[in-house]
Parts: sequence; C-alpha cells; structure tokens
Amino acid sequence: MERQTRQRDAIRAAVESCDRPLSPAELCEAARRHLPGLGIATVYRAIRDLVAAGWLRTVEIPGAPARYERAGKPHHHHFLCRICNALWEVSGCLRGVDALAPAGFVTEGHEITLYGLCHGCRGAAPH
Amino acid sequence: MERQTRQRDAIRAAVESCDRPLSPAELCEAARRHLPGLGIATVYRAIRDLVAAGWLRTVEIPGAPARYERAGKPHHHHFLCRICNALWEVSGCLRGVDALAPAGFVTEGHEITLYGLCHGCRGAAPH
DNA sequence: TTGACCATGATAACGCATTATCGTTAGATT
DNA sequence: AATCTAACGATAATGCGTTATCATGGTCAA
Repeated sequence: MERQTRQRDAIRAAVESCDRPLSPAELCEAARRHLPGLGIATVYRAIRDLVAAGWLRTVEIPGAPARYERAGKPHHHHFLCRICNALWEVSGCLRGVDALAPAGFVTEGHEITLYGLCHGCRGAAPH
Repeated sequence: MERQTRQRDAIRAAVESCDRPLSPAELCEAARRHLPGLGIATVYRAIRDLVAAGWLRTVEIPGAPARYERAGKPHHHHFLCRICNALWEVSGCLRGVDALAPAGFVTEGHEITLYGLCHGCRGAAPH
C-alpha cells in the first residue's frame, strides 16, 4: 500500500549513504541535499513506516533524541561525541555484559554508549 | 541551598534510604511518605541544588527521564525493568569497554544499560 | 489520460518533563 | 518576639520532540 515517492527514496538513500545513525532532524537535513523542501513531517512519517516495516532500527541513547540506522546490521554499539553530537558506530561488543545483572533478573538486551570526542572534534576541543 | 528545611531533609532521606536511582516523580512520591504535601517544584529545586553541590549524580538512560542517585558511589551501571520501569543498580563493570572506541577517538566515559525483567516482575510478565 | 486516493508540506496541536512566577510559610538572625 | 528573606506549594509557562490536521499535489491502476 506504500507508494514510491521521491521523498521516501531520498530518505532511504540518505540512511544508506550514511555510516552512522541519524536523528530525524539530521536525516531531514541529509535528504534535503538531494530533495530541497522536504518536510520534517514527511521524515517522521517515513521513519514510522520504515521502522514498522523492519527496514530501520531505533537507537536510543541517554539524554538525547533517538537516532535511526539501517536494520539488520550485526550487533554493535555507539559513541556519542560531546562536541558535534554525532553518534558513531562502534563495532563489536564485550562478553559477559548480560551477566552483569543481579541474580534473579532476566536480561533481554543491553546498550553500551561511549562518550567523548570523535576523530574530527579531537583537535579543537575545549575540555 | 542555604536553609535547612523539612522538605530538603525529607528529599535527602528519601535518596539515602533507597538503593536505586529515582526520577523526580519517584523521589517526590518517596519523600511524601514522610512529608505529605511536598510539591514537585520543590523536588526539582532540591535536585538542581544537590547536583550542583556534588551530593547527587544524574543518571541518564535511553528513552526515559533522568534518574538521580547519591554521588560518590563506586563505578557501576544500571538495569531498566521493562515492566515497572524501575532502574536498578548493577555493581561492577567490564574491562575494555572504553577501548571499543574507533581509532582516533577519545573516550571520556561510558554507560552500560541492561534491559529486561527485575526480580519482582519476573513472574507476572507478559513475555 | 483519467480519476481515485495516498503522500506531502506547512503548521497547529500535543505530551511531557522541566522551569518560572507569585503569594505564602517558616528558618535564621537580631 | 520581630524581622528578614530563602524556600515553599500551586500552577502557569516554557522548550522540544513528535504527531495530527488539512488543503494540495503526485502516483498508479484502470
């Protein structure tokens, strides 16, 4: 029931051409480079439908709006730059994360978020 | 925070008598057990001042309002119950977390959040 | 090509956590 | 006790991310 539109094409292309999860505002900005005038409401609608379709995955991070990345990637985590606020992908995980839970608790998943300075912000950083 | 008031005493006592980080609403509810009528605005003011004084620490978690815990505890992480939404303390950490960052990135800290069912919600849980 | 109807863009409205306002209450100081 | 004023409680206002509304335009089956 979904129609093929230039807007959704641009949004999907923006997700795939970017190697890190994007917030709705970032995604809108990225897609606008190929389709100026794209509305933020359209981005939210596309995100809703693409998540429901299993094409996009929601990445929740502490103290910041959710980001979205292509679904189906292998298990990994993220790095949030405190200067540019970009969320970067971190490959791999650690053994024993789920076992940190107290006895009697059932762990269903986990999230690891690193904080600091990304490569680009490393130099000109007020610390 | 200049004056000693029953309200702030009750708020500090609620923090210290609880073994897990509380949201402002939870903290208000807890302190009201000893001081009915306590206003939520007073809780927010106390949180602001206690964090500034280094007595409280902010705990940010993905997709939920911040919680607050007594500052000065040893490094640890948290477990968020998907049923009761309580945030539990998880002692310990793992080696090598900060080293997950990509080359050229500067890691300044990290957060690990586990998700699942706490001991109390384990039984009566819609899977 | 036509026409039904879904998606779009602009923007108002919403939800929620948090902060500001203001008249009142009650520590602290004298 | 009198005074001063920080802190309080109630609630209005704010900020911000997200969703709903609605007139218009674009897509696609017939």
